[in-house]
Amino acid sequence: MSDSPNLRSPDSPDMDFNDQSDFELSEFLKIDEWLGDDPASMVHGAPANYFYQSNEADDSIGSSSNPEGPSRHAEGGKEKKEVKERFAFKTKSEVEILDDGFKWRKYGKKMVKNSPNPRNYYRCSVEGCPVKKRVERDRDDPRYVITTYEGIHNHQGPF
DNA sequence: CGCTTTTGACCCGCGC
DNA sequence: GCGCGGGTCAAAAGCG
Repeated sequence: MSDSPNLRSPDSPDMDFNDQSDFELSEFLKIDEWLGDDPASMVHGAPANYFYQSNEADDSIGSSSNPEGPSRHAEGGKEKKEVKERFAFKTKSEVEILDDGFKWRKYGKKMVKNSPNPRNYYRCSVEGCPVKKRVERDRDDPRYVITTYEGIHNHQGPF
């Protein structure tokens, strides 16, 4: 990419960037064959596809405090370790809603500071699917869309 | 009729 | 201790 997508603005006030710092572009792996299963993906040709995999084996659940405050996690008992996999795809397309074959339900929209581009949060419509999708437009190249998948599908697929 | 979408408010974590 | 930021959920409305 000759347009230096990782170019940070020197005038960053509070945050030099955003959560993107969590994953560096250097960790991005290029995959050209990934597309081929998505009809909508190849609709635009998707010339550049970036695949990032984050494998964090963090089991910080060993806290002695064991606060039961958050009722959300009210799971009397032990929780099995869930492998949190994060996949970030940078695709060049004008539509951020690329159908990957699954149904997604938008559950929130947020605006990112430093960027006039809003961040869309999608979640798998299938119950039991902890898969979350975060779609955001590139700040340097609005014509680019960064889709970040999080989690693993509980079902083999819509088929 | 069902489901999806949209906006707002709320909550949590961390920083200072 | 308070503030900021980010993330999520909730209710309502609209559309198919």
